[in-house]
Order: sequence, then C-alpha cells, then structure tokens
Amino acid sequence: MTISEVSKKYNLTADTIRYYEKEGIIPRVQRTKNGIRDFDENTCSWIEFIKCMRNAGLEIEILKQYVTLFKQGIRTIKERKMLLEEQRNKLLEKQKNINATLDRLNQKIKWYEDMEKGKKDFMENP
Amino acid sequence: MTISEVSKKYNLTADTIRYYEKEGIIPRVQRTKNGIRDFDENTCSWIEFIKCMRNAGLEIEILKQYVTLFKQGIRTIKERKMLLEEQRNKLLEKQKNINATLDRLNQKIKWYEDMEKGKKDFMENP
DNA sequence: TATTGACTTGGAGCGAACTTTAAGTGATAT
DNA sequence: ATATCACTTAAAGTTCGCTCCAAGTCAATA
Repeated sequence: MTISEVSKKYNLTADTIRYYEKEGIIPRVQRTKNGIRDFDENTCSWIEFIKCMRNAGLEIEILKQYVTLFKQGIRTIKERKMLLEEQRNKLLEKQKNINATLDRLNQKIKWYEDMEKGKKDFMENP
Repeated sequence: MTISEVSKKYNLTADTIRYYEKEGIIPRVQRTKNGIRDFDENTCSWIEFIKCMRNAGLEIEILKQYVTLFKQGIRTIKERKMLLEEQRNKLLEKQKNINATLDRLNQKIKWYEDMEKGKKDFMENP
C-alpha cells in the first residue's frame, strides 16, 4: 500500500504518517526499489493503534517509549504494562474532568432553555 | 483578593490568570488605586468556570466567544445556548474516543498480565 | 534610607504536534 | 519526448496555550 492509500484508509494526512514514522511511533516502513513507502498489514495495524491512542490524547513521546520497549522484545513486558497502566490512569482522570464539565454544560443549557421559555427570572452568572 | 491569593485558590499560575484576562476569557479585573488587580466574587466564579472548561479541553477561542456573547447581555441567550450545545457535542465525541481507548488499554493490560502468568503463547501485536 | 518583595506591563520564548515548503526522483499518459 | 503526477527528503513555519523575562512601581520592613 502506498502512503496515499493508507492516508485515505485511516483519514490521516500523508504528512502526519511520515511524521509518525520519523518520530518512531510506527515502525520503519519498507521502501520499494525506488524509495517509495510500501505499507504492509502490520504497519497498518500500528497506524490504527497509534491513531486510536492519539485520538484519546496520549502523547507522542509516551507512544515513542512504548514502541521502543516493544522493539526490545519480551523482556520489556512488565515495563510496557506499567506504561499502559499509567496512561489508563491519565485517561480516567480526563474522563472525570469531561464528565464534570458535561454536567455543568447540561445545567447551563437547561438554564438557557428555561430562560427562553420565560420560566426563570433573569439572574446571570458565568 | 490579590492575584497570588486567587492563584493559590484555584491552583493556576498568576501568569495564566493574567493571560486569561488579556485574552478576555475572564472579565476585566478591577484595580486598586495603584494599579494592582483586586479580584471580587464574580471574577472568581468566572475563573472557576473557565478552569473547569479548560480542564475538559474547551478552546480559549471558544470561551472568548462565550464571554463576548455574555457581555452583550440577554439578547445573545440563543447564541450562547447553541455555542454550549456545540461544545457539549464535542465533549461527547471526546468521551467516546476515550472510552474506546480505555477498552483497548484494558485489553492490552490484561494480555500483559496473562503473559506474565505464562498463560498466553507469545504472539505480539501493537 | 535602603532594600525587600509583591505586584505591574509588553513582549519574547517554549513545547507539542503537526503542516508547509523547496527541491528533487521516477513511472506513466499524451 | 515531455508533461503530469505521486512520491521522496530535510528543514522551516504554524498554532495553541501558556511561561518567562526585563524593566518598572509601590508599600512595608530593617
């Protein structure tokens, strides 16, 4: 697969994919005889995985660490597990913040709805 | 209240609070006769509100728009409601991404646990 | 009186994650 | 043959959200 095919498949720009390779958060991609990237199944799975992690906000630097550990093989399994657990905790924290904010937005939206219906007296606060 | 008191209260740096004022995502803060910021209750509520929104990742630019509408008074209520609904949708989307990633992390962590216990054969994938 | 310390300002600097640019190669279509 | 197109590289540029700096003011303390 060429970079533009992969780009379409995962809805990432070709530039982003090249950047990910340069940064080492996906493994080095094979080239054809004339230097053009040729993506295989495995590389695609990595891209898909990285995309998912990035969508949730995991940092490039962390993902780089994960890939580095991965490359070092089976002996880094404990470390990899710890890294993932740490990221899980960060996501749980994020989830809490988002839930708190959603509650707040819902309250406000409701308040505005009531205002529109003339149900509330006018008493504005942030 | 001085800026350093507010800074402690909300665990934001004084620089960040000044930046928020400069950007207009909190209302202009009153000054004492010699130019020092003097935060009142209302401004504090704004800071708390903005902090919550920022924690969930709402953009400065969006919050600026909200504050601008707010300043224009009651006639912008419909617009404000729409803005908040849009942000709510974005947060719901984010929530979905985080949940998907959490599921995936949980699976992986479990896999690593099983590996450690020697339960699984060695078959690595991203 | 001198100095300490908290504040003020405008503006420069920074890290993260891309994104764009410039210059080039090589296969295919007209 | 020549032009078009997708690709290549290294490096510079961009955006966001702060964060830091220099130079200055003012009030309180040694």
